[in-house]
Amino acid sequence: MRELLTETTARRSLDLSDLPPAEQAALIAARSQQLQPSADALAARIVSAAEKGRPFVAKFGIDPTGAEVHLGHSVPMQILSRFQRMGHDVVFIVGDMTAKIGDPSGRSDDRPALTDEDIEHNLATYREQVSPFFDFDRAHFRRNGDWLRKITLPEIIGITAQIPVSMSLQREDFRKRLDAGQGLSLAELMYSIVMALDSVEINCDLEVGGIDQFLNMQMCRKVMEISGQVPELVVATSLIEGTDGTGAKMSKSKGNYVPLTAAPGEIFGKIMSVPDRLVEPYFRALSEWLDAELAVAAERVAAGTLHPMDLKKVLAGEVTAAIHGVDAAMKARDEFAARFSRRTFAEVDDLPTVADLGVSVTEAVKALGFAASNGDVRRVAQQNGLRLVVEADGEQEQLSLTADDARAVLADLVKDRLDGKTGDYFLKVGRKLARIRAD
RNA sequence: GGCAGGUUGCCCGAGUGGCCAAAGGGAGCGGACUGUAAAUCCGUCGGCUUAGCCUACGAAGGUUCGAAUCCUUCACCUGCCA
Repeated sequence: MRELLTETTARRSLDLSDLPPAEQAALIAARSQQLQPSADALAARIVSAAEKGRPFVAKFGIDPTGAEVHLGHSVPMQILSRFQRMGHDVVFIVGDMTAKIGDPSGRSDDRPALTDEDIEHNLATYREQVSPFFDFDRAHFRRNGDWLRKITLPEIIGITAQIPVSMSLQREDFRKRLDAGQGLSLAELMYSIVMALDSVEINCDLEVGGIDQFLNMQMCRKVMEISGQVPELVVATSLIEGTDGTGAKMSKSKGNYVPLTAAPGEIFGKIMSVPDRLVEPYFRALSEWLDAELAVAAERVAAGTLHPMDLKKVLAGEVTAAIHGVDAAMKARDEFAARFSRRTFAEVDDLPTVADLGVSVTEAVKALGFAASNGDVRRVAQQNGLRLVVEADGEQEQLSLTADDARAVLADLVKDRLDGKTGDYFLKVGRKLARIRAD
């Protein structure tokens, strides 16, 4: 396991600059949901850039509004990382101007006015979180406000005159909103055009984005053409589904995401809670595993020689290792096993701890963040989810607490119920677990 | 500018004077079963000092014994017409 993780994690920094253009294109194609117009075109463009002695430029737009970054965001970053390692230029377009419109794909309602400091701060946070997946020191950053502010009305008219409204209205979400009478602002309709001006500005060779940006990126191609440039190629990455298995894409608003700032144990655990059917897509989007390796794994699972859960453990380890390193991943794996397989809580290191035994159980649970309100605690207790656990020599005993017990002072409860029993004490609230410091 | 319609709990959505802390669905949470998987079943799902009280149906006022429901004003959204 350790060897496997060490090997696959190392691939993240593998130099790909010797890869022939056709193989570069094939690798990118295998990891994107859409590659437009084709893998051959990508190879050709790489060749032609090299012949002209200029860098091949890959563009990626980032939103400077400071949304928390999660695993879903790392997917395009890994594609970009491959481009970078292939020896190409990666340019990040910081959308300080486009943020004022608000991406209609996301439909965020608040469009906060961002100060320069905000943007700097958000950018720094972003870089820090995503840095396991990408080497920012070797990338360029450009703010689109720098050129968009200078665009004149005649220029805009000149471009928009050549774009049929029907093109913008191809988007299903726009049509739906119009049909549903929800309205659509002209600014939103303009969003993709504004974004396209970025591509023109940097004379972009290829743009990377989520599949939700596909039509926006089509517009980039169109506008580049209007402007007399060769249209960029488009790589659309798949959107990974959230950990909840409802089929919705991973997003903060759904709460089904894995934050990149999460502790190793949390990342490992969240991946383990993902439905089995997502294991392969996750591998494809989040790891450097090769198609051939994935095929072997799939075969073995189908043949029954590899337990789906074991494969998922490898995935969880892979992702954890990418962010926190192999050692942390191995530790997370061991603790996961201790906690959920062997159920020996004492071996788990990174548990939250109840330090103050002088308060009621309810207060302690709230302080841990395991419940939002007293009613919450009461409910869990009534449903047999609130338990006091004592563990000694790998043996453990769980005592269910009633709603009345929850009102009692923790220290008294521990004394009354567990008196005479030695060992480690834990408090279990549903699936969540905390250590109780024994005095 | 004129006319019409809308704004309900995390989300969708019912509700046109008392039986409404508000139907139904989804998400969430807990339990059983498991592999913290899927599927299934059961329960729960505003807050509190919980047989009671408080806060809530865009905002503020008003009518009424009583308002999510009626009236007035305001805000926002939408449609049709100009």
